[in-house]
Amino acid sequence: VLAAARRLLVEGGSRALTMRAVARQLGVAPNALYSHVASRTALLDELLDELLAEVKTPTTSDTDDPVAGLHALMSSTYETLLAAPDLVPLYLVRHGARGPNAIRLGDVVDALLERAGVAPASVIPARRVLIVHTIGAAAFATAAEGEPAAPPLSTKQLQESFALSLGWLLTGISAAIDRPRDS
Amino acid sequence: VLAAARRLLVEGGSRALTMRAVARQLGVAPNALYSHVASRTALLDELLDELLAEVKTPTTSDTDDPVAGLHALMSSTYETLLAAPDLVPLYLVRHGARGPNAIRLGDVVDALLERAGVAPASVIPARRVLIVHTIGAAAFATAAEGEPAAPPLSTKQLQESFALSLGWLLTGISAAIDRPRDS
DNA sequence: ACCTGAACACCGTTCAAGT
DNA sequence: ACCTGAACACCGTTCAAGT
Repeated sequence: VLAAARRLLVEGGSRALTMRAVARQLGVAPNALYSHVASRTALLDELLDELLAEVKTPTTSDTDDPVAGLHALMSSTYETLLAAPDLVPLYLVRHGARGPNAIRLGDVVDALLERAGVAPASVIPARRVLIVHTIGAAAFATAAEGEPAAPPLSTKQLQESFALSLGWLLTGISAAIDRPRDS
Repeated sequence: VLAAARRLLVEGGSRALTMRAVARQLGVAPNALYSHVASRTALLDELLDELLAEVKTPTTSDTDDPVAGLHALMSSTYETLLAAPDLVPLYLVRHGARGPNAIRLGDVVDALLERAGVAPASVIPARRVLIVHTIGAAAFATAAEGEPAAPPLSTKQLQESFALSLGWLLTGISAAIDRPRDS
């Protein structure tokens, strides 16, 4: 089905993920795919949401600190994205995923934000900025396609950098709770 | 020259920006373009850096508050990106710009961060997160290409949302100065 | 339900040759 | 320096037809 698409990704990268190549690998005519998937972008959307199934959502018994839960959740998302670097540019172009897994994770984030005391009107912007930051950071951590030059930072440095900036963000969101401002 | 490329962008969107279409609009054979530009991605990079020339850099006489300067600079960048929505996906795919204008703006950001008291080791991650956040927010504010459905937020709401999350980020970065942590 | 043959309307890029 | 003709090796998608 669409396992062939994943195979192509790990090999040739996202540029090699073409309808005709998928059909070729299945030993089938290119147009035969349209019996199983509506279009190329529909196939991509399925791939994107599928990956999100591997994000570890924090245990609900971990009632201690919702901010720590957010940190853990976004870090797991970041690592999941980095595990499939060829998919990351597609998240950017498709503006994230909108499948069932994406919705589920969004609900978890919202619940954590509410438990952290974020004002209801700020929950949506806060969720948005966390997602933007995570996908964006993953994109910049991923090597540019045209230039497979050595990445300037090691993956460990990248993780530390992500944890640092994520901490800044969470600090800023939390600070807005302590001394809320009108706007 | 590459003004034709911009014309195609404002009309057909980034999907219409193809070598052959540019050549068509210039009344010229497709391969004639390769006398003026090395490749398609080189053309894109030139377009991206060109746009950054319109970002308003804060006046240096504005010595008051470097954090406010950062806010102004990133907001101007955000608005510049929104003014060319078809270019935004390209910034994502190309991981930002790397031309002379991009370098100049990066230097300004670094100077402001240093003046704000950010530790030298944190300047690069801080610059990175500001850029990631700005481009990422612009990307999510831009309507997805496949779905020209009504944007869920008005442009004014989007600007407010951006200002809010940018403020969180700057708060977090500033807070790290007041009580620095080892990591 | 799932596949094929054939076609449509495209791509980016290169090479040799012209002026 | 800048252009053309011709070609190479591709794309996504549709339509009609087969089983």
